[in-house]
Amino acid sequence: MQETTALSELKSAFILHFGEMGSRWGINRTVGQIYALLFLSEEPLCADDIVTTLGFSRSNVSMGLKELQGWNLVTLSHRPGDRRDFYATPEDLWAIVRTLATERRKREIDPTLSKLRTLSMAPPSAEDAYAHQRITEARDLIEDMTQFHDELDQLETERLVALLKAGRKLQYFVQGASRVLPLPIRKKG
Amino acid sequence: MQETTALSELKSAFILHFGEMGSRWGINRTVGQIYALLFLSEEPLCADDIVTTLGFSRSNVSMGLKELQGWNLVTLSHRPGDRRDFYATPEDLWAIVRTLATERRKREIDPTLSKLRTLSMAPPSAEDAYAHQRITEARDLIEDMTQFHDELDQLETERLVALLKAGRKLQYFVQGASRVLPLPIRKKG
DNA sequence: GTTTTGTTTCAGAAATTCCTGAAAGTCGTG
DNA sequence: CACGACTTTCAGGAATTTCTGAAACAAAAC
Repeated sequence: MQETTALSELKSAFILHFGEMGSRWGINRTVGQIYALLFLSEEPLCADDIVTTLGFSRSNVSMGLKELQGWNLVTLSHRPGDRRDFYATPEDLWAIVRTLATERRKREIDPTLSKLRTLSMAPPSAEDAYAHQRITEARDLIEDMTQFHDELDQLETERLVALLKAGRKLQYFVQGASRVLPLPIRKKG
Repeated sequence: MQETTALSELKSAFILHFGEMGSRWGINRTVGQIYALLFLSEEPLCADDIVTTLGFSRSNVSMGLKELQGWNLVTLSHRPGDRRDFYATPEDLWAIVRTLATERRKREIDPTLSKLRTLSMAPPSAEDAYAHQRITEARDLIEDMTQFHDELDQLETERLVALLKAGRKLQYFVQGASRVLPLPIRKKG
């Protein structure tokens, strides 16, 4: 086992924060804290390391790790002659961001897109004219956004970061590419 | 009041779906359904319209509307000689997306960024070397992402959509602009 | 086949969140 | 300031989610 000593100030502050934020992120406190602990660990940890360090029940940790695996947010490893599973987070933070984006989309967007597609298929009655139009607009917008995500997700991290850093400057390239007329830059609200 | 008749199939399917998705979106079922109803309504609705249509208690609707106002997701309007508040969603779907992005960031990202800044300020002890480095990396990444969001948020909707539609093509412009060496395009996983 | 070491399931206790009806609050008008 | 029309607050019951310990399960070593 790794962590038998008490956590440092720094680590426990970070872990407690992630636990509290967990609820806003759709995961629970336990899972948030487990992820935070793994994130800060240089070495992979096994379930009992987490039990010892965070003081949750063994089964709670087991469930939490299972949920993190469901999110593809942890990697498993093993040691020779040791049957235990050791858990870690990806070294590359961008890999974590990509996974989060993909998994959140899977849970939060895709089911709605599918429902909107179904609903916009059926021809609307007269009383539903406006509602049908709204639903169709929403479907179109979400389709554009998910396609954009698909396309960005195919980029190398280097290129993705380069795009990110370019930020607002990107608009100039788009103008040339898609013949959008120049527009005044909106003042920050 | 507007809606005294039963909801159409289309509307109730949409509203029920939003209620169910609400939990994944960090809002509760009631709030999700209220928003869905407003979203599909051509005319603004008052609180009692919502009570009548959805069958929630008056106070629950009041709380729900208050929460939606806290998210800046609804607009208020009034009629001459009528003190009631009438609620509607923005006509422009992109305005809704922008608001959602801003508000989610405010709740989900900004508090963490602030915490990470504090934690990365303090000089780390030897045992915290790795943890401190991880925290600093996370802070840098989130700073880059929030700045990107700030910059995109300043763009006109036309330009934002043009960027979106350009998708992966954007990488070519970035290459030229930032002297990133050409890299092979990653195959879709 | 039994022991040893580790993981998972599951029923119910504990904690949290949601929802309601009743009471209190607000505000323009007579 | 009292009325009428509308909105908000709040205590507590209902529903849901989280967490635990005990038991079941799995698989390698003996």
